[in-house]
Amino acid sequence: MFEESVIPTTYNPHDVEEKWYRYWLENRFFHAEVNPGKKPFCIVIPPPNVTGSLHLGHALDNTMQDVLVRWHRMLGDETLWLPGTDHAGIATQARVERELAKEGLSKYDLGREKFLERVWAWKEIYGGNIITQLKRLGASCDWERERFTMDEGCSRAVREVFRRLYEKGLIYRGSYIINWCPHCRTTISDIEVEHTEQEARLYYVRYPGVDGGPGIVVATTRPETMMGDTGVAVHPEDKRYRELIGKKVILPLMNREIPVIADEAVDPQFGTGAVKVTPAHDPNDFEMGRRHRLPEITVIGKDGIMTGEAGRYAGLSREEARKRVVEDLAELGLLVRVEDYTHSVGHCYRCDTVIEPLVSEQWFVRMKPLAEPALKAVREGRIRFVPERFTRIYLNWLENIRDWCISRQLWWGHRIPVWYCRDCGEVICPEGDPDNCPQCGGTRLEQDPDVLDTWFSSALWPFSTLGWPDKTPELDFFYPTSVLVTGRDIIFFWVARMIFMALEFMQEVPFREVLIHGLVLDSHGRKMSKSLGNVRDPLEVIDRYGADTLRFTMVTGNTPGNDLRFHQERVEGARNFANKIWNASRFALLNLQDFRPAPEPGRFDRERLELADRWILSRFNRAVEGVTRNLGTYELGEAARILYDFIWSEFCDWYIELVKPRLYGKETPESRRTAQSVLWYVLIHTMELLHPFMPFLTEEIWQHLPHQGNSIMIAPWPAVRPELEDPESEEKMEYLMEVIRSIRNLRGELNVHPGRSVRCVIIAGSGARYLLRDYAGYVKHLAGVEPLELADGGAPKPTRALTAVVGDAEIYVPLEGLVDLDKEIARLEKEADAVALALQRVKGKLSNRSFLAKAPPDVIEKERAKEEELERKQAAIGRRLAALRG
RNA sequence: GGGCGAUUAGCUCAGUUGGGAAGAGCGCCUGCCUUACAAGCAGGAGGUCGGCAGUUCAAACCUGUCAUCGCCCA
Repeated sequence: MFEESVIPTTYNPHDVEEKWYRYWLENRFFHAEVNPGKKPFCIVIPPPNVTGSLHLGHALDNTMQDVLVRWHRMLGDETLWLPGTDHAGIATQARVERELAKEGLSKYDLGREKFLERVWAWKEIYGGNIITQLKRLGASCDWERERFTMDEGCSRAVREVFRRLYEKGLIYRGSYIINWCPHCRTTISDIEVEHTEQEARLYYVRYPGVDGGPGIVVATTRPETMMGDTGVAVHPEDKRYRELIGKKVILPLMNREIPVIADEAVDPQFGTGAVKVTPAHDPNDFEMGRRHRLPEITVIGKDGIMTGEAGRYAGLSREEARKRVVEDLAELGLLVRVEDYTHSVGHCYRCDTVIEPLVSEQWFVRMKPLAEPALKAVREGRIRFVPERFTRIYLNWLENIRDWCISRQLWWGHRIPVWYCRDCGEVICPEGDPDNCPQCGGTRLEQDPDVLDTWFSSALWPFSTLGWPDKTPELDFFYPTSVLVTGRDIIFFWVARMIFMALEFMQEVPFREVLIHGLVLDSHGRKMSKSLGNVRDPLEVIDRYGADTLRFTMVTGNTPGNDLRFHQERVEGARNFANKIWNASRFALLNLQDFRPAPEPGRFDRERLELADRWILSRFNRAVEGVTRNLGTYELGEAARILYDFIWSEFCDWYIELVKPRLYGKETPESRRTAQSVLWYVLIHTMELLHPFMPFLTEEIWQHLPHQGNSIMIAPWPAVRPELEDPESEEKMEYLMEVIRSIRNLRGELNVHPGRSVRCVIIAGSGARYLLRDYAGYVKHLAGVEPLELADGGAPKPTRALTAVVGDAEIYVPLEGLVDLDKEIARLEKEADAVALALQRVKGKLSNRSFLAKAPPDVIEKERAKEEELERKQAAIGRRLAALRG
């Protein structure tokens, strides 16, 4: 494909991606085995929902993981990236219910068992969708070990965990206030409730005294719940109501007598300082009610409709009831006033319906005893968050943790492994499925109808996927996993829960580090959402630009933990980079056709290397160091940036250009051969450094270059080689580059056509002169100079010429024809001003006694050198200006 | 109310331990189809590093404070 003149000049990802992914799979390069001879590196994937399809958040999360995984594989670690999916209770059930609705059926028409069969069937067909998409991204997961939170092993782990927690008394059943979503028809946990500010009204309602007195005025945002009021509360210190405490008032509309109680939780600043207490429909009131032993009257049902307890409002919706209650109160003259009021209202994270707090019988996990070790592990640094600031978020949450409501009124999920005996009322949580009651021997056992929160099974993911509760070799070798990579929105839902479950059941942390990334936002910084219509499909990006481009986009221009705005222009930038690499490789391959690496390709004969060779090898070595160091600290963006700069600026713009005359045979055959070996060496190892970021492109190029081994993905990671380090060559090259840039600049000022050579005179001290003499070819070739005349300080200076000063060299490009002297003077004056300003600063520092006394010697030395250079430059420019003006 | 983050070129963002004359990409201007690449090459313009105060020989970076925007928690 690289051989002929018909080679495409643009990289076409479609030709190569599928081919290489298949090759990798066929050779089982993604597969990991227990291998005590090697160091393990293991990541478990945050399991995407089976119902899901890949979005840019997944693309970010999984690219980061794949970068780390591919890097560690090349480092020689036994690397396992364990994939799988999550059964996503509510989402999946809702999806299948929607399908059924199209057939005019509800899940009740099918019944529980048939419905579950339907869900499994649906999962078999569509559940692999997201896995296929991850493969297109290039994810190097060990697909032979793919898991599902409801597969047999994970289910067994769930069952075991539940039973052990139950026996330990850490799981209990009770009647408490929970968050009920009337649309999803299930409870949800506290963190699944999203609070949003809402403009509403605050109603002031009079509750008359039993003696016909004025009673008390309460303020409420929810008048529709008042039929469930069983008290009125004031603050114990509130002087206004002191004599009312212990008395009774009449609950309007219901004409029920309810007590006035005193409780610290009442805020005297809010409203009138008196609040109605509705224990069955408000979390605070619930607590208060239990403290004062108030009855709990449920007036809103699980369907969101007023119950029979709501008197004449029974059967109305919450909204309708509110309207009617307010009207009726107004009619009775008990509605004192209505104010506008902004408060925060809980919504369901899934369907955005307003949450109804209800009292109901549910299962809970007692959190305090589990949270303690989880706090300790992080405080002691056994688990480290990256970036570090997320530690506090984690700790704060666990410090204030409340019990976790784990039962869900769904069918799809892990059914709660508890049975009730209908004969004697015994509650049992046995190891297997029971046949009869251990208490009375009866066979009329009934399993709890509810299922567990999906996160309950996800919390076990790091060890359930490795075989727990069995003692498997995998668990022994790969556990604890190395690092968890996930979004900051999921720390509470998942990260924290995995930590406490692992500590409880493995007596060991689930992972040593947690790498947190931000959210992918649209180009305006908004969350992507279907309703906003700003969702960008990663598959579409892959189709159009290739997976490597998408990956590079996700990983660059962003620092750990920060949100990432997705810009089309950045995608194009990454695509251009891929194309640049493609073309540089094309160039290399066309010039390496007769090249075979030496038996020890990395050992260069330093005598044969010329400056450019030594320079690029030294720069390459620095890139190896920088990329490796930044991968080690999870600074993936910085690692990618180093590669981008090295490849584009140093390798392509300078090295390839410098090496062209040698490759084209304009110099000796040895020089050509040396250039080939350096070109090959740097390119192939740069591809290896880049491979974790752009796996497909780098494999394609690597395979075309002379290489050893079957795939770049199992090639050894390039090592830092101190013998390649060459600061002297770097300094010399930097100087030559500066000279070349200056001449190019002068050419630009003169609008010299790129194809035309210019004469150039450089007056310089001996050191620079020798360097320029030795590498005159570089200057001539890259700056379009012919002839290049070198002279010492005593030589006559061209008068009609443009000038630049680099170090102690004065560069003259003589003018031909008409000159705009004023323009040149203006240009030099501007330069002189800049130099003067810089010099002033340096002199300021050097004349400061404290600076000389306290700054480290090397810093002072640097300033001195800078001063010298600037003075020389200033003098040269001054002389030049005088000559022009004269 | 509490916490976290952001604020650097027209736009989007880097800037790691306080020590270049503050960088990149995109956009803009000038010139180029130079046999790897016009998705490119060469050159250029463009900045009071949000404001103020402090620490320091030295601050984009540390401290305090204020402002604006965003997120999380209650």
